[in-house]
Amino acid sequence: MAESKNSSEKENEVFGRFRLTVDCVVFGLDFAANNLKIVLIKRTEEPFKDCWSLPGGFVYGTEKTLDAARRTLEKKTGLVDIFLEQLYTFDDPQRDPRAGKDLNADVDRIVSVAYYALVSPAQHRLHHEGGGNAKDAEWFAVDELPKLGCLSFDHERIIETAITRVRGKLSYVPIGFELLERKFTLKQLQTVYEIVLGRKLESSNFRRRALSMEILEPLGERQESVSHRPALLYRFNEKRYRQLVEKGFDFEL
Amino acid sequence: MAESKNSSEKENEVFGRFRLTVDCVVFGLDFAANNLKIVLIKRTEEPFKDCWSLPGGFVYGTEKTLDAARRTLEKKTGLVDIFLEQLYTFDDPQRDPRAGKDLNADVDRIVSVAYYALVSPAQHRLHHEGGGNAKDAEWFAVDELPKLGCLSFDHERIIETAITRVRGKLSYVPIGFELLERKFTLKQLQTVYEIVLGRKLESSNFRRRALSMEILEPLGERQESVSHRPALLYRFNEKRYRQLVEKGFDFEL
DNA sequence: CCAACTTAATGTAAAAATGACTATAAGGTT
DNA sequence: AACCTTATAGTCATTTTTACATTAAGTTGG
Repeated sequence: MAESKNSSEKENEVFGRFRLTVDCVVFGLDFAANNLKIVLIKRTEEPFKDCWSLPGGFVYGTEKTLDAARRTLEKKTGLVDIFLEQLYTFDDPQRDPRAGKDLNADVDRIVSVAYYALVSPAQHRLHHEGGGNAKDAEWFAVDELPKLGCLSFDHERIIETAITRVRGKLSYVPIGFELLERKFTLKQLQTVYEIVLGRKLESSNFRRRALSMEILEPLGERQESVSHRPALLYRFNEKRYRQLVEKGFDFEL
Repeated sequence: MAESKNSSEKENEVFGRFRLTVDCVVFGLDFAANNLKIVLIKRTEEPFKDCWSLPGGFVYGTEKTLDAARRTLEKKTGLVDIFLEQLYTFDDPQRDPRAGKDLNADVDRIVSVAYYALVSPAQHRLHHEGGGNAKDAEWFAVDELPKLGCLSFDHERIIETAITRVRGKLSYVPIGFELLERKFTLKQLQTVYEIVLGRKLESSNFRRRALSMEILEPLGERQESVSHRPALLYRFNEKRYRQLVEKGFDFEL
């Protein structure tokens, strides 16, 4: 533990050797239950056997961590082709008990680069035959996560960090659309904001602001098989958004 | 290079072994020159000998990367006790040519966890006798960085990322105060915003917004030895700020 | 000492954005 | 056809923002 050496010794002796892992916090919206959910995996191996954990895994020697995130996410959950963004790097020396043991006998530490993702669960189904050391992938409401102590490693902290990040970004970066299908109604967009931000919004005013940015393209089509007036469908016009950003436009919702 | 193996082999064989470094983007405001500056170090060793680079270095096996950032920053620049926040982790497999060679013969990759810092150059002077593999620390205006190719590794990209982050955060997190001395005038605060955001602001309106948040504590004292009406001095009341945040207050400037 | 100068600080009116609310539209259901 | 539900448009008072004008408080130079 007390490995600190004075500077007269060769510095290289204390440079750490690390293994890197990635962990993914995948958010999805449950319109029915009106809450935000994340994907967790049941661990089948020690440490934290039978505990829930974020999908992820070790990074290969030749791949970028983003690619590792995509690879492990697909392997453990079946999710492919989704919006992924680097969240934070978690490096507490005590965060992973595997360091220095067994397959990791030759490394001092295991550091995790966390990513977060936003998906529409309707368009991205989980597979339930994940191999590797993860048995099953399941959606959990963020305010009903498995009890403390049943989450692996420092994953609870990673999740908290991810929630804070998404809440913070939602209002000034157009990431909310990732939680919806390509075509959506204004009410659905409003619901995204209500659930993530955790408070009710006023429809009429929300509509006005959303439309005033001119990045929502009305599709002419209408909602189908609803037992009330069907809403118009829109899509997020990303090209238009980029053009506006070029001119100094700031998204805000 | 082409180490990818199919999944029938033992996975552990391809799990990478990493060295971690930290790199610090230290921002300071030059009121005289009216621009934003960062600290760069002249490298004295290969690779990138005689090129400029961000202060930083290898992470020890037992320390957190934040501590490594503090340690290397002090060693190379003399800066201590400053605001430091994790920026992003840079992991391009080709980013550091030292991987697999010499002292790093036993690792596949060198990944860097970048931090950024905001300081008041007036209160945090650089020492110019830095040891290690860095000769000299110097302030560079962010829009007059050393020519491309004279910046080490992927440090140009790290700097860009840091600038974008600071610009983005300035308006909704009270980090601008870090660039000022403890006591400051409203005009100085305004200048922080003008320089970082890169546009002029209207004094009267800026004052009103800044004061309306009630996190600036007037100190009674006034500016001294200026050849015009001396401005009142304020300080950022961090305790008050935290109280307000508890109640759901959002900083915005 | 006074006029001129400089920046600080306050005030103000028009314009724009916001919030709460009302009214109407367009479907399905009974 | 009457009614239910949600979509969508519109209204208006209030608040916030913006641009600009005014006054205040110091220094400097004659």
